[in-house]
Amino acid sequence: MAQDKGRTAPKAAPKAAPKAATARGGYAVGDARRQKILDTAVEHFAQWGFHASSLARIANDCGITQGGLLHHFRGKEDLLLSVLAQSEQHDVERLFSGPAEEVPSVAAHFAAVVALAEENARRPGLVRMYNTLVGESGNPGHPAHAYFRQRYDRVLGYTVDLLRAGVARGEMRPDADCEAVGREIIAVMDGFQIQWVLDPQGVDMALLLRAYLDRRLREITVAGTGL
Amino acid sequence: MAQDKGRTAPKAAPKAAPKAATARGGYAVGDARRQKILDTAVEHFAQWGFHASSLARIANDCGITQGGLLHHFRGKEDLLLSVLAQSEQHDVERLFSGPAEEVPSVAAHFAAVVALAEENARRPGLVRMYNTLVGESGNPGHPAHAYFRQRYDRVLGYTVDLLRAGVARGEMRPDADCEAVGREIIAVMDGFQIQWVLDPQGVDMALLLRAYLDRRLREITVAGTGL
DNA sequence: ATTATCTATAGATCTATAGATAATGC
DNA sequence: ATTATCTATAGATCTATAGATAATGC
Repeated sequence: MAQDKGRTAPKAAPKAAPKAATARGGYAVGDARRQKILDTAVEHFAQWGFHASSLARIANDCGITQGGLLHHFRGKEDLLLSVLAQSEQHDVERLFSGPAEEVPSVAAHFAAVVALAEENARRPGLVRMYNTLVGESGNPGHPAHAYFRQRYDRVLGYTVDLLRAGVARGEMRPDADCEAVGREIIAVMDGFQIQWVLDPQGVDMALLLRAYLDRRLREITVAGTGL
Repeated sequence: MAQDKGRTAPKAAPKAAPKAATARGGYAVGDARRQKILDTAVEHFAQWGFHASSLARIANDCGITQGGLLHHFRGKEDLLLSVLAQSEQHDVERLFSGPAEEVPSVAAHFAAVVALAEENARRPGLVRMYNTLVGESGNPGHPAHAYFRQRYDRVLGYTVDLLRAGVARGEMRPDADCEAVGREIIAVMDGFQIQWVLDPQGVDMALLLRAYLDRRLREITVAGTGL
């Protein structure tokens, strides 16, 4: 049910072969501008969501005109998907790219999850954007619907693989339901992020997450297996 | 940190004393229209979020003009807050209004939470709306920001009270961190809802939630206390 | 009389396209 | 030459207000 075949077609490339959107053979000044547009777009999507964000306002905050912005991104949807691709790349690198082909221990992975939460607590704009867009994208007509479906599939897939490796290695109890554990971890992360965004002062996202993961780890690992 | 004083001012009433928005002395035909507008608005907020929803389109789906709609609700923001108030009332009745002054057992409450999830699985539009708006409202400038802050405060407050009563009654272990437990339950609910909205077929929200709550219940209750 | 709706409209936006001009770097 | 920006603009929207007309129910 997780990382199966039935994935919706990628949909990343918006339509007829476009200009590659990011870092395609361009001048240095253009690459810098593209990055600035992406960063600015994060703030706007965080504040307004997709539909209510305005290319003209984003462009303005970058110091260019709307026409100028549309030279770098084919349209609003292309900009959105570019922003999301960049953010996912960051997260996946943090969570699932250990040293080369090494599969980290489940304990190490859980620690990385907490570390990501700590980092996110320093990037409120990105978390707000994520919450906003993932909520909006529940609608099948949303331009990022397919993207988020696939993203959750991928993240769950990575997590399940990692947990299964833990079972195979003897770190985890053989009867653990890896998919359920994976979905639950993702749910807890998302849920604490919602509460944190609404009340950053009153909610210590990373602390709550660590408490949950520590407990969960004790439940699913074989006693005495520190690593 | 949860249900403390520092609540932002209610803000429910949009501004200078308005017409009470719902069921104020009106004709029967008007009351019916108001309810129809609320139901239609749920679908639109679910599909478009707040900013990108259009009063003209909502009105059109109700069979009236925009001017007609604005006779019943002072403006877009008033409509949003009315929709949210109605949805919260439903949830709170399901979760926290036992028979009169009775405080239900923690076990019974957890069962009610699962029952609500089961009910929600039959109301995808409402869940989509909730996810969309709670995500958007993370921004302090969003018209429902104050509302959702207070709503989470209230729901957490109810939950913590219920858990503390369980401690006092001897149902729960005295060392349980009621606020952390409450926040975690809310997070898991929200998180599973996100995954379910993205993939209703692939995710059994209520089943996953029940598994989580059953486990959690065993951890925090005193062994052998069925009720 | 009160409530429900409608029409008309002012004043702002939005997106995306087209074509002109300026800067970059081989 | 290629890339980066700008100006101008067509064609659609949006929200909220004002004032007119029609239906409701005491």
